[in-house]
Amino acid sequence: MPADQDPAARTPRATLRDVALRAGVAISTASLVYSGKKPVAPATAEKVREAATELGYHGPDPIASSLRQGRSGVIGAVVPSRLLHAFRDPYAVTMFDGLAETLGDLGTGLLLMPESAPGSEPPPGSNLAVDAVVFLLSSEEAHPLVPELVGRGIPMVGTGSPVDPHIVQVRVDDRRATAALARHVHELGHRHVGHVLMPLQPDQVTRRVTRAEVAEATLPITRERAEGVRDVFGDVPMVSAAEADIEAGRAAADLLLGLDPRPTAILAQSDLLAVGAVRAAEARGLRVPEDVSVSGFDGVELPWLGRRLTTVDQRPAEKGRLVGEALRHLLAGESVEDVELDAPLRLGDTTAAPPRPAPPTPGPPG
Amino acid sequence: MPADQDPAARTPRATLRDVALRAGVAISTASLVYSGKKPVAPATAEKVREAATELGYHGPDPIASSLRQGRSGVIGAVVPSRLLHAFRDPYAVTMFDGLAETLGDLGTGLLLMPESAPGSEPPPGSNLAVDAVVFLLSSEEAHPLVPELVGRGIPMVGTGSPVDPHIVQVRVDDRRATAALARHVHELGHRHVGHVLMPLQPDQVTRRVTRAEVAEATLPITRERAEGVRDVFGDVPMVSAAEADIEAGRAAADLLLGLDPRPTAILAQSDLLAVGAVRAAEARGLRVPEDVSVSGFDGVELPWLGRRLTTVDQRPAEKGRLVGEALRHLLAGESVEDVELDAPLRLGDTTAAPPRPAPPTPGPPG
DNA sequence: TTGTATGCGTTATCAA
DNA sequence: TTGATAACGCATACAA
Repeated sequence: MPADQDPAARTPRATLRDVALRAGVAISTASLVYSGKKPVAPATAEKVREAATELGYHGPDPIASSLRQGRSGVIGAVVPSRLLHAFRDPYAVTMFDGLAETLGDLGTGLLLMPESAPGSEPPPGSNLAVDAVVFLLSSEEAHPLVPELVGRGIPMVGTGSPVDPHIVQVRVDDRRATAALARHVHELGHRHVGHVLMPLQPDQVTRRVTRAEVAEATLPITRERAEGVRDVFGDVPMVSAAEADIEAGRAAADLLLGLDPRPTAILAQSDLLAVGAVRAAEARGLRVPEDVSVSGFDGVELPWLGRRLTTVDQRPAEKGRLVGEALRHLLAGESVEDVELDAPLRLGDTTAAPPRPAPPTPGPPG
Repeated sequence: MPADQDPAARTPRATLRDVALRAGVAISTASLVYSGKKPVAPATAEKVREAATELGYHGPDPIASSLRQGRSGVIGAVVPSRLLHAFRDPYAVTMFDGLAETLGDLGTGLLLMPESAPGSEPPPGSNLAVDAVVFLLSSEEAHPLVPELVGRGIPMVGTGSPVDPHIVQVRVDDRRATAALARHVHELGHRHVGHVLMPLQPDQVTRRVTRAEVAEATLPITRERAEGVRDVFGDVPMVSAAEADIEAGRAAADLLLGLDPRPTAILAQSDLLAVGAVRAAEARGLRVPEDVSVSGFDGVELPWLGRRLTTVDQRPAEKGRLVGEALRHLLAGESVEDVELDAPLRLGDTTAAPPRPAPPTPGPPG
């Protein structure tokens, strides 16, 4: 069915002025009927509504209203251009869900602003009318939109990156949380562990990386989680996954499990990567956790996994809600401090004591 | 780090007028420097840019620009309030991804408009400035926002529901596609099949449903897919899942597998439900496809499943792209016809011939 | 409780 | 190529 191509329908849309005129009241009075900011006599209101119905007027034009009020009622959310990939991670979706919850109460909309190829000028989205911007999944330490938004005086909230003094951050202490997890694994008796990292660069391949390379990772959390591991285990073999997904996690863990000595535990920087590690172990005929322990990071729900991952729960839903709270205060003109979110260790069934070392070449006991 | 609470920063933001004044040109000329709609002498442009830099002016205010131009550059996307749940289905995410792709080229943003409790007045989102609205995941035949948007003359694109003559639909022929799939299963030799349906109502429980109940389902595709099955198999046992997810699919399929005679094939209305059916079969010690065949609907990627589902590929990414194309034309003022998307059958490894019936009670052959 | 008048920051039209 | 001016549709301060 074709839409609205009726030529006769090309009549200009009624405005508040038309309605007021028809109702025989002033524009300002008609405005009050819709905003409700001041009392209007019931009879007057009724007249206005009638006129509106007759004219097919459906309320004030949001754009004009926005201009007058100086607010658009919209929050911009900068998201990776490959939305698909980002939302394949329950962590991202859960966090958005928490944010949407707060925003729903606020009555503001969430505008997805896909980041595009770097270098495009002006950065896309800079012409969109938003009251504030959130960076929930950014993997860059710097972002072309930030100076732009700072210049426009648009408040920003982030979850770690990009890094800028104008961005209110809601985040966990990645290093400390990772160290707590690593300590648990250490206390179980593990001494040979491998670390699966998020991608160091946007388009890389799954490969072993050095401490020096990690120090230059674009994503701050990658560095910090790696430091958390080092705080407990010192230098350990590290493999950076090509993507933050299961398949890359599997490939990365497989590299680690091929080392000699084989790690007895794989610490992954996300739950999805950890799932991949479980797969890699199983593919080699290793049992988790009897032969290999595996841990993740995030604390997302993985109902289809059939087991509970040992992980750091950074409470993504709560994180999203806190971002929403920060936004609420910023929009109210209040000043907001950075928020540190508590991220407790969650013990699952994918970690256990390491296997007893196989007896050396059989021979007469000493 | 606190954001922008510097009291001295409360200076009013520079406008185009300030810039023009400082550059010694007319406002309209300064405007042209930013819009590029008419040529401006290089020297003049340079003066304007300089003045802008000095004043910290970062380009025209998007809201004012929108008002003047009558377009906001934003597309509204009505999404279920439980974003989390919706985006757990790769079908939804993939479709959004396809849409975002087209929209990215268009330079327009995507505004998420969560639908909230029915009956709220006015419907949320009616005060948001959007140039068009898409319904990608709506499960209601009618939607409170639709009359509102029709009244405002805002073009709409949907994927089946809500149903309204003003909405341009991009969809597949669910009945025909399902019938083609059912025919394949029939030709394999199956005669006892069970059908797993999407939820008939928002908050229901997983339970067996009658043909009469299905006829009143809120979601049109639920009805149409059920009809597709009936076209081939006639009346079959039907179970409506409580949610469109794996767990509910498992529960629903489990009900069917407990019937006598046990179905030799489970036809599910979505791939996620089908995954649940595979799980249910396995939990009963039944092999797929040797003991039970399972089919889905959607054609999403399920890399973690480790097998290929027999399904109808409704090419969600392409669907999203086509929605984007329809939007593009509508925004250009062109009229657009409904689009029917081809949805081919994809044979996987979850369907096969039914098992030979167990021999009846042993006895002397006739 | 209602009306009058002003301007939000731009862009389009037209004339120069 | 540039400038003056008039909208865009509304919400607010203030007066009545």
